Amino acid sequence: MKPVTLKEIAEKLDISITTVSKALKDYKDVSPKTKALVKELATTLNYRPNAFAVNLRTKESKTIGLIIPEVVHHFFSSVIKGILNQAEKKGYLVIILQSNESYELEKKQIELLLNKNVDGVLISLANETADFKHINKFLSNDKPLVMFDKIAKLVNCSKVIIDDRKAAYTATKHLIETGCKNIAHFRGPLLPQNSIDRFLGYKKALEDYNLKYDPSLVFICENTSFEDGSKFAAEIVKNHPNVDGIFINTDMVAIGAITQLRSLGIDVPNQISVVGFSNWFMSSAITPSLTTINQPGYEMGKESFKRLYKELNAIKKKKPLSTKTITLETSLVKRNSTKNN
Amino acid sequence: MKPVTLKEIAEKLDISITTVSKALKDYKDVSPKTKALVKELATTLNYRPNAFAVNLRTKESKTIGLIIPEVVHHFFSSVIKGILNQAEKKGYLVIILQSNESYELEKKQIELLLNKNVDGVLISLANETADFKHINKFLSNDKPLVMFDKIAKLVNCSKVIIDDRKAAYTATKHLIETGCKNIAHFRGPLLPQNSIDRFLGYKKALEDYNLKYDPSLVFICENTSFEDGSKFAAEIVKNHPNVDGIFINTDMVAIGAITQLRSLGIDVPNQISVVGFSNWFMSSAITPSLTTINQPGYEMGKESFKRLYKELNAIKKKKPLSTKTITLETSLVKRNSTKNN
DNA sequence: CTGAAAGCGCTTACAG
DNA sequence: CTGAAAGCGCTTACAG
Repeated sequence: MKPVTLKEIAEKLDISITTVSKALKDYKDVSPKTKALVKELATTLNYRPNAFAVNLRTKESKTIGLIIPEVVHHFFSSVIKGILNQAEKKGYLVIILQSNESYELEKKQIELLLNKNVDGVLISLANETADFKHINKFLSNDKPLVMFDKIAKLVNCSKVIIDDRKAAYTATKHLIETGCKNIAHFRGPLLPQNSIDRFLGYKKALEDYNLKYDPSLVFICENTSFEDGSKFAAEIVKNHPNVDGIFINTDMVAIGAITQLRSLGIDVPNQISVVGFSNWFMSSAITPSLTTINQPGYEMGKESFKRLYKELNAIKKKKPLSTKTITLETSLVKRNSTKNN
Repeated sequence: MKPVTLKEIAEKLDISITTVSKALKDYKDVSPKTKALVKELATTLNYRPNAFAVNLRTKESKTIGLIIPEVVHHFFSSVIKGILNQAEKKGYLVIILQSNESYELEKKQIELLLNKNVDGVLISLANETADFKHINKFLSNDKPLVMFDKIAKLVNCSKVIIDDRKAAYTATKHLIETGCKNIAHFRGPLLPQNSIDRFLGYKKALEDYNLKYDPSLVFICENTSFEDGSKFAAEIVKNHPNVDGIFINTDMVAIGAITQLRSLGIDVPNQISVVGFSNWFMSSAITPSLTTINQPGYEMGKESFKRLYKELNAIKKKKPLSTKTITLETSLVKRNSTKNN
């Protein structure tokens, strides 16, 4: 079946292409009679405007790009869901790309999206990314880009984040207030801003409550995986018997740690208390259920798209819009992996 | 910064647009000297072909649509990952849409993709979908569509699936062979082919091994959620004390069931054995670890894209290609929620 | 109220 | 080896 064009409708009705186009778009300078005729035939023939031609004329495609470090990840899939729901409402389509935490891939993907001529981009940076030329290159095309979760402070664009430092402070403080004296930290990789901030929040809490900060109690989880948690929990038990609390970068790692601790016969929370980060749904399902920081993924996706949408419209109207950083609220969810205070 | 066009390059070099276009595409009827000149300037000016114009001329966009019932789902995110990796290799971009298990949304999204003029579509049907006119409409545009996981047997298109009936049979047989006599089944919703097939495999195994099929031991999980599992496990304990095995449609539900059983003081596997389905990574992390059917999500995504890609190329070359159903292998992963035999 | 014309930025068959 | 021209299917400023 060959697609129907304006030309075809025009010929059948013996009027001009111009009039057909206008009739379909409800221009007021077309007679109601013509409009009705055109619309009827368009429906009958199942007319569908050729998106490629429309894009070329209007210079926009109502399509945005989304670059995510890792799709198979509960937090990020919640973000995706939030973005998709919002995009749907506003009539935008989303091209999804996974950077696999690789800087090279991320760079290539930004290039792909630039070539594709998307209207804007939503991105959460790869752990490896330490250079932002590719991002600035995208921005220099006068197209909006919004970063979320894993952002670069140095890039001048809008951002949607949580206050990782504050959240980590709250988590660590909770451990301190429930009686922990020797608190370890399983942190994320070195580069991402959010693992840096969580580490700093942890450190600050120790200082504020006069607990000694001991670098040997900080473990770097390269993959933020179940196995990382399991491995370091075993190491804690073996080499740091005085540790009585652990603040862990991510729930997945925390669950690995708790599983290991229990299999080593450690009482959680009485011998060692654990606080996670993200409030993954599994954290309420395990035993003991995990005390954690609620990180609003769905909402982050929603807000990121909303912000991008605003900038998209501002650019269309040639009204400049300064960049904005939106900080979403987090909260401590107390469960059974920490003691009651 | 206004985008650079062929025209601009042509003017600067004082040659024709045609020659510039050909030079950039390495046509052999352009002199090496001209080619070098054009390419150099293109690089300097950071020339990027306007994708909208190219699409309009070539009538393809190297973009496919992907409709998924639910993004926040481990199995589906693995499928997405498989699709993205493969698409990346072949230079295709993926527009992702979430149907939310809603037939109406799915229908609307097919329409959106048709309007967008994507080259092809990958889809896993919503649970609600019982009518396939929208799918056939898409197919009638001579564009390929491949279904995966949740398919419709009646639609004439390629499909990538597992043998759900056989896998369920294997799972149930394992329960029987490890001594279970009264086996319940927590099944998925009524419509999707795969929950029907898993149910049929369960039933067939009971028959083949001369165990009575008791409809009151089949529970329908509308949301295939942790809560469903928890709820029905409690019901089993309360109302069906003779049940000694459960075959469960999905790992998530199975984990909900195991958590509930343990909190009710039931010994898993000795009082009640449990087999799940999907081999979600959490199933090896819980206690007891879950015996389950390994369902290859990543591979399913990969194969689905590969098949679509083949059909895309066949259509381009006007070589017809008959539809094909690809069945991926599953396997039983024995862990500690069932007894050793 | 209707339509001829220009143009978005490219590709390619054809002429020279 | 180079280029004029047509055309992909739309939109819209402009003339009548």
